[in-house]
Amino acid sequence: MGRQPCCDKVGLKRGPWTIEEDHKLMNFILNNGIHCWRTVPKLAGLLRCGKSCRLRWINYLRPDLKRGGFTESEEDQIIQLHSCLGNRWSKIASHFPGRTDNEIKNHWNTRIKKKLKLLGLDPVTHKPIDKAEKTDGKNKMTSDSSNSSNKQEASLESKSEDDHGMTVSPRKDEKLEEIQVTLDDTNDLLNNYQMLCGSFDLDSWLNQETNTSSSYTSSFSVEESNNPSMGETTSIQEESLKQWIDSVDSFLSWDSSFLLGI
DNA sequence: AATTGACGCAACCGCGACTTA
DNA sequence: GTAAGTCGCGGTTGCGTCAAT
Repeated sequence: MGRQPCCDKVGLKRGPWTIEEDHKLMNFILNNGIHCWRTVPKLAGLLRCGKSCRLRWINYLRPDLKRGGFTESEEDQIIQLHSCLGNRWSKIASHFPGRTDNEIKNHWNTRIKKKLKLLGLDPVTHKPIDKAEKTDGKNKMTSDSSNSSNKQEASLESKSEDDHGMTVSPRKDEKLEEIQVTLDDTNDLLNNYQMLCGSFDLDSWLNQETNTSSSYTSSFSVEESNNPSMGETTSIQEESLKQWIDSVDSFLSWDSSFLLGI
């Protein structure tokens, strides 16, 4: 016999995560670390499968996540890496601490691909589209679509500038009610962080993390490779966690300022 | 003001590699 | 050695938002 199944799909919740679910997952992982994703939802009191929890943690809740749009230099680096590695998004993401493979993949598919086409480059081969057509007939479709979507590209460019501007979308207005309902939860979480900052055994938690979650350690791998001394690595990890707590604090204060209409 | 189509992002799905009983 | 579970990855989908008409 093998192991038990990862999750019993019957009765499990799917779709977008609620703030309450995020809080439960964050609290659980902060307090217990990650030993086995299969047990995480059960122990955290979530009606999700372990796979869904893992994805949510990696793509949204992870401590060292960097938020905001990609810079020009990051885009250039992604293009360079993609030309070497192809669609190995996790490998590409490992070069960008704080970025997830999903984020890079989405950015590639929605922005960079079109940018390259606009520049007359084939996003798959990274060669000029004319040459790529000669070598690969399938690329004809890509050049056609780039011509027909020039108008959209122009609007895309102007829109992408807005994305970097941290504008608050109208959708957040519609979420006011939900946020108000969960404000108590948010305050609870903030209290938990304050408690954790005082009593949390950072070293043991980080050790747990580095021992049990390969996806998490991979986010630190670049830093580790640059800093052979383990002592330095620990301080960097510590700093990353502190930055995350700061970012969560600022996120929570954003909620508050939003509610106050600031 | 209403409609419609494109876009962007979060989440899901399915598969392969690896692990474990 | 093998069957079955876990994990991670890449592809795809669904849905909310926005801009054009």
